[in-house]
Amino acid sequence: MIEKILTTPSLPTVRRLPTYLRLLKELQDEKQHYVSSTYIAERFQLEPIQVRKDLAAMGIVGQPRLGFAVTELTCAIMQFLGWNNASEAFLIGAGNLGSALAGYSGFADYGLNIVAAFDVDKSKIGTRIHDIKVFPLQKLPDLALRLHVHIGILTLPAAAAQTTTDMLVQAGITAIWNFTPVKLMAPKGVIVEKVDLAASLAVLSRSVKEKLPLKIAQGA
Amino acid sequence: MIEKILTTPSLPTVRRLPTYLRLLKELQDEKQHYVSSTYIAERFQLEPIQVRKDLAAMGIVGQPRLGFAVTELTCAIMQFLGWNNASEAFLIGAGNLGSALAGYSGFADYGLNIVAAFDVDKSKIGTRIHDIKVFPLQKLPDLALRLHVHIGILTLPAAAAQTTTDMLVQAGITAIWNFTPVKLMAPKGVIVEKVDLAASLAVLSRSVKEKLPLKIAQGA
DNA sequence: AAGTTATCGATAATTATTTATCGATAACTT
DNA sequence: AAGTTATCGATAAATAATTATCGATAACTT
Ligand SMILES: NC(=O)c1ccc[n+]([C@@H]2O[C@H](COP(=O)([O-])OP(=O)(O)OC[C@H]3O[C@@H](n4cnc5c(N)ncnc54)[C@H](O)[C@@H]3O)[C@@H](O)[C@H]2O)c1
Ligand SMILES: NC(=O)c1ccc[n+]([C@@H]2O[C@H](COP(=O)([O-])OP(=O)(O)OC[C@H]3O[C@@H](n4cnc5c(N)ncnc54)[C@H](O)[C@@H]3O)[C@@H](O)[C@H]2O)c1
Repeated sequence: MIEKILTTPSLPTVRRLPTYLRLLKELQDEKQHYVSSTYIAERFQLEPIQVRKDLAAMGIVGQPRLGFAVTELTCAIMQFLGWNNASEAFLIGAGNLGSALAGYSGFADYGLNIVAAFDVDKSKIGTRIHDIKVFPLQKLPDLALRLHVHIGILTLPAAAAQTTTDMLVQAGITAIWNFTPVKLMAPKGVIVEKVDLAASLAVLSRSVKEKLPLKIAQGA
Repeated sequence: MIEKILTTPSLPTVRRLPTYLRLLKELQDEKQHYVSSTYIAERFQLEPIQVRKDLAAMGIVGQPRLGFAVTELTCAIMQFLGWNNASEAFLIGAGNLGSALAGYSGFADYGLNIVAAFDVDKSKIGTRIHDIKVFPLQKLPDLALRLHVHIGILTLPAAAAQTTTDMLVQAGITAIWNFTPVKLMAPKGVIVEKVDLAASLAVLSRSVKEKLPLKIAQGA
């Protein structure tokens, strides 16, 4: 009997995974079959031991002197993140940012597929942004049910963020990717992940002001 | 003689500051003069002690039973981040995401002012995106020098990210807000802050996957 | 005026995350 | 075939960040 007591990876670990994935794709294109933690670390200015810990958290094992099998590693991370089979998502707010996201082809790599957009602006309803149809917001609950969509991407004005969130939750949305600067309140069981531009800019501003080089922020 | 031995705030602390700032603005509008760490914590689902530590790192003191003076606190954070006097920035890559950022009015609150955009696409050069003029990329060094701009916002294709970064550094850009998924290499002294959508999505995806106990890691 | 209490700040404890150490392994070299 | 070495994984140590404790303060209540 095999017991898989994988330690649940820490949040910082999860955040680093897509970076690894990107490199792995590159290596695959170059027909590299193995990659060492040393090499990965060098590419991203991390410590080899940290990379190894991250990968170990995924349950994969490396080979001494060779490193990790590229395809195996890729699969493991993809599977871990659930990026191998795409999730469908709704975009709520078809404005500037919403349009940019709608047109972003990169999400295909991230297992995300925006299937419909919603707005309250009559001039936008019925149009398409980058081939994604814009529906009136009221249609969302019905469509969520029929299409079995459980992910919402929030790109609407801050003022409307919380009330719309409440509505989304009511409509069965259980995961929200929040691009607004609002701290959303949602019931337990509903996942909210915020893309906090202000926080990121704060780090930049602070570094600029202090003229001290960025401390080990994750990624650069 | 007063010695200010302020502990340099940790990165997580800096990241939380804009959130506080947002609430403070709200309180100011409501003519609230004081706010307690308890209240702030409640609003953002943090611990009061953490809020107090964050604020203490800024060198401000609270009043027992009352809390912190709203305006004083606001000023302290604004000053700390350098958001009281706007920094001018260049936008490099006037595509989907670049346009969204160019049209974002919220940056005014963050002390950021996009003064020009740059692109290599001839059909974009000479046009304006949300009132910001688009210049040919080659013009950047000259304009950076003349306008004393030191911040660059990278919203161009991943493939061009590193070479363009090298050019920016050459042109005197010392701070880069990187929206591409590339880990940029830059000389010491150049600050790079990455907005990592993939990392954010990874966290969301992971949470979603973990919540669905359909198949629990049955083999690889 | 005296007692109560919400909140603060300093210090300590705990938890999370990163980094170091080191023996084991197996590919590579000679 | 034997020795060398890059790399792994397990365990331990160090560092970073969060959370708890508690006496001090001063606004509020009675
Ligand atoms: N544009 C950026 O670069 C940027 C950067 C950081 C954060 N944000 C945040 O993203 C959000 C959107 O920004 P934007 O620049 O795209 O704004 P925008 O005004 O261009 O777009 C907002 C869209 O939401 C729609 N909308 C309004 N109320 C709605 C509702 N109740 N339901 C559905 N749709 C509704 C509007 O009609 C509009 O189309 C804002 O919260 C903003 O703070 C934007
Ligand atoms: N659109 C999104 O929602 C989104 C999300 C996450 C990350 N990103 C990243 O942001 C970047 C831009 O994405 P986008 O969707 O806006 O792409 P886009 O293709 O719409 O825009 C890119 C722009 O950069 C210009 N460009 C190309 N090479 C250039 C160069 N060397 N110098 C200056 N400009 C150049 C192009 O002409 C184009 O106008 C990409 O790296 C992408 O991965 C975008």
